[in-house]
Amino acid sequence: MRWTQTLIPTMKEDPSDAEIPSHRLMLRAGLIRQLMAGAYTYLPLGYRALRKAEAIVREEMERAGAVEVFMPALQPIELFERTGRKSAFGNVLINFLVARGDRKVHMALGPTHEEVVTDLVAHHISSYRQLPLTLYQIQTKFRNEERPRFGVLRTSEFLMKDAYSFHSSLAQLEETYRKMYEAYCRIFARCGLDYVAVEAESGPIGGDASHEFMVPAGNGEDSIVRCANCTYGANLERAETGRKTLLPTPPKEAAPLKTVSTPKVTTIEQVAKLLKIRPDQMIKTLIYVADEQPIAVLIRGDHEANENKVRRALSAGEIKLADEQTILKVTGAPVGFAGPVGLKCDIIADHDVPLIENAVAGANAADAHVTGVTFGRDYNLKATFDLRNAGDGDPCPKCGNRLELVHGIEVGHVFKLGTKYSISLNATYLDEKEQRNPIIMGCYGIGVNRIIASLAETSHDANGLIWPLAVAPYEVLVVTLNATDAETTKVAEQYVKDLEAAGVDVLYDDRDVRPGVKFKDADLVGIPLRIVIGGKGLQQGQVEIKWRTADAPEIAPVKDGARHALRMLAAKKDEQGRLVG
RNA sequence: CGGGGCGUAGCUCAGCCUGGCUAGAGCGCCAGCUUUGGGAGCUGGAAGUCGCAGGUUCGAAUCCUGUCGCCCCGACCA
Repeated sequence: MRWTQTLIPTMKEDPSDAEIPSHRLMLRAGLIRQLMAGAYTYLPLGYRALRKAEAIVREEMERAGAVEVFMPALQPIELFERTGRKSAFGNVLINFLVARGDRKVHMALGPTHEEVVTDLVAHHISSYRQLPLTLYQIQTKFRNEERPRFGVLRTSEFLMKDAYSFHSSLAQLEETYRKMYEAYCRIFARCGLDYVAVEAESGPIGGDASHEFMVPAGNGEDSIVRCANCTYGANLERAETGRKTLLPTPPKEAAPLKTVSTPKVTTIEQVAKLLKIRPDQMIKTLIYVADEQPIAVLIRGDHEANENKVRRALSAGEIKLADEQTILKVTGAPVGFAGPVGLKCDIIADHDVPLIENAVAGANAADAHVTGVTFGRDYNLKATFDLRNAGDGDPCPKCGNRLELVHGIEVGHVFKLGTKYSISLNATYLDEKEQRNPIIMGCYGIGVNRIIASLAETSHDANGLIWPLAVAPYEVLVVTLNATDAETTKVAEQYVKDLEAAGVDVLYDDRDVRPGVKFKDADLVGIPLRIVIGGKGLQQGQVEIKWRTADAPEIAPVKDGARHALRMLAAKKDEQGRLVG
């Protein structure tokens, strides 16, 4: 493709609206343009990259035994009503009434396709003999994001690969889940992404029923925890710490328990400021209601309670923060003055709580706190639990090494769904014993745009994008130094022809502009291999071939340059193929 | 949905506080000449409903009110 025949509107200056690297570079390199908040046009370069990623996803899905379908983006609202997701999605679900004759048809733009695919399968699968089955599609999804942001990372319209598997047993689901997990690893590795597979909240099935594939990036919206030493990784909701119960014996010379007046001072920060102490010297006492029973949850003042962990520790079905009346009943005080000493309900505490010496807590009386709170003397616990969010420096639950907290971009998610949708949409099969059972499902999503955005976000330098060969819009950029010189043009065109004949994607910068402009654009756009033709080099019978990431070019004779480039590409592909395995 | 910021040429921005001449600059674009290995120089040129609506005023890009759009922080994110 000739540069002069396509549309690559590069920008010399940073657009003022774009703050994070991926957004800025995708705009500057002419990959995308914004239409409105949360909706972007993919220009030729951006769309080529997107399609390369899509092709890799498709190949690996097929390899894993999934079969492709294409379902409508337009969906009847009834399906979402049947699964209860019309209200679960709320405003996120784009839906509207359409006039049809004298009727109004209520439809939605698909935010995902569990309903549609389950409905399809409900009509066409009836026997265990037809299972397992995995269907997938690559299609535009619509979600009315409350706040689209970060360029292409969070939009209201996006390209997603979604796969759904159907099974007659949990073992069968397990098998497909494993295949999908492996396919995802291959996909992200082939795309050249540095990714982490982390455990995620698993919902009704429990266990290791859900993994997210995250690309570590400072601007990522999700917080994940990973071990610097072993393979352990989890999102913040899920991440465990390797801490153990440590119940200290009360020191002999502990400070006395003392009540101090703290009128209208209710938050950790306010109390810490008033008493001139640090938040980590305080005990945060949260009153929850777990399956109708009030329970006090103790957390160190500077930590955050993790409700999922609290729920699991209590083996409760549902927990929520208590209302004011419950708090008044249990603590005898309004909100903000709860503490472990003399509390009229059960107490559950995080591992770090009893270790706080001379702690400060609410006094269970209005406008008062107590100081000198000492474990074993003023309150007691039989055991402690992991109840707070994991953080930097916590021990790894697998190997005991240090965990680190990093931000990440979620590019994929695999999930064992169970029978939620098959039950509500009546998707059943008949087993060997002629018993009717709901089909067991799994679902597997990949944000294709996010693959591209994550690469832009993490793979660039001061001069521009750096594409991995597999996803680059073009593999080779042929640059002429003087587009008006007949000899230069002749050589360049022969190169383009030879490389294209060998199956290489070539962009030919044939613009009649100064070399400096071409070099700057070449770096900005980030095509992996650059071949420069013209100038002194050509006079000496040479061309320059340079990786985007290399400091200096390789020099090849004009006659051999195309073959030389092909050898370089082949070597690189080999190297990357070995990484995927 | 709460908080903050910004809308002036294709892009980046000045002008606004303190109203007043024909609304400016750099980059980009067009023409010509020169130049040709890291975003060239000179000359000439085209290009703006100053987001939109209303108000105040002799006079509004500038002041006031409303409204729309975009960005950022937070809440939310099956």
